[in-house]
This record gives sequence, structure tokens and C-alpha cells, in this order.
Amino acid sequence: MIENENQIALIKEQIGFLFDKDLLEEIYKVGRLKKIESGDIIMDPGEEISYIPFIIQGSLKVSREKDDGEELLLYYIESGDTCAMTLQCCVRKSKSSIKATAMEDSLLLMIPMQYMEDWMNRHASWRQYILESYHVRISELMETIDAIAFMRLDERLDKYLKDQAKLLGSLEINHTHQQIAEDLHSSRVVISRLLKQMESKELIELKRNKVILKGF
DNA sequence: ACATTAAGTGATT
DNA sequence: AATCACTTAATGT
Repeated sequence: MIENENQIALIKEQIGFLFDKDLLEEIYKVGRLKKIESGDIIMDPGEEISYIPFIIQGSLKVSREKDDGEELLLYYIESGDTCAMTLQCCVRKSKSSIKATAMEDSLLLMIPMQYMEDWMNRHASWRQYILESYHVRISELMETIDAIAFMRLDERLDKYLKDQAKLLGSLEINHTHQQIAEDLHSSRVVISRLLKQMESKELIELKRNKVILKGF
């Protein structure tokens, strides 16, 4: 049960417009808030899922992961979003096949999944939200598939940096070359070289653990 | 000062 | 574009 005035105000502000009043009341009743820190893993492949997470504040990165730890970034989710893969898991009562990591300190609203079906039947705004959410997610998946299939790695890297900056609202990206390589499913050496190239074109500035975008 | 981790580079496939 | 092998630079203890 969420009773704190400030928390309710915050939820209302971030996702209130998505749902009708009755549903919001129910959300306050059964939901609970969870703070997570940058880098925390929210969901791991194979994990049973018993709640649906909504992002109230911050952002998560959703990636596919092989058993040997190799990764590929699928898309990001931010405030007002939920994770489509989670929804799918709830319906089919299957296990997660993706990994979600916090990109910054974030706040999640957790809804136990047993309400899913009931709300689908009783609340039009919930139905619509879920449908819309699938739609957006699929579009984003398409975009990353296009990027992998049709873009050269240097273009992908450029897009990656810009996406990252936009999402975090900062031109300073605090990632190591290794982490960037993992997101793009490439190797550290290759990323280092491409970044070096961009630096010599004065597009970016390189520091340890940091990439600074210039002039966008 | 030393160890550890991140980043840079030439050569090879 | 990836991998290897090695160097150099930055940072923590």
C-alpha cells in the first residue's frame, strides 16, 4: 500500500495520465515502490517474475544475454514505460529471457502480476496501455534490428552515444570502452579505435571511464 | 612504490 | 571488424 503523499503525487505526475482514476486507486493499493541504484540488475535470464515493473524515475537498459555473459542491447525503457518482455512472461507464466539493468538511480513501481488479467478485463485504460506498450517496444526492436543489419559499426556507435546522451540528459557518458563494446556486441579494441577516430575529428573528447560529446 | 584496471597500437587473419 | 600481444596511462592501496 502506498500512502505517502509525496509518493502518490510523484506517481500521479509520472504515470497518472495513463490510467483512469479507479485504476490509479487500485494501483496505490497493491503497488509498492522500489528504489534501485545505477548498475543494479532488475531481472536476469531464468528468473521467475512475480511483478510488473513500471519506471517512475530513471531508466533501464534491456539486453539479451547468452549464457557465457555475452550481451546485446535491445532497447531502453524510461519513465512511464514498462517492460514488454515482463508482460509476455506474466501471460505465459514463463521465465525471463532478458536482462534489465539500471542505467542510473531509478524508482520502480511494482505491481504483483496476479492483477494483470483482472485489470485487462475491467479497465480499458490498462488494456490500451499494455497494447500501446507492446507497439512501442516492437518499434524499438525494429530499430535496433535495422541498426545491426544495415549500419556500420561506426554509425552504430555514433547513434549509441547520442541515444545515451539524450536518455541520461548529459553530454558526459560515464562508460568504459569495454561496457560500450558489450552493449554493441563488439570488442573493446575496436570501440577504442573508433572512439579515437571520432576524437581526432573533434566530435568527442575522451577521458578515463568517460566520453564527452561535443557540439550537438 | 606497487598492483590493478582502462585505454592505445601494430600486426595478423 | 575481430583477436592477439604488448605498451602506456590512470587510479587505488
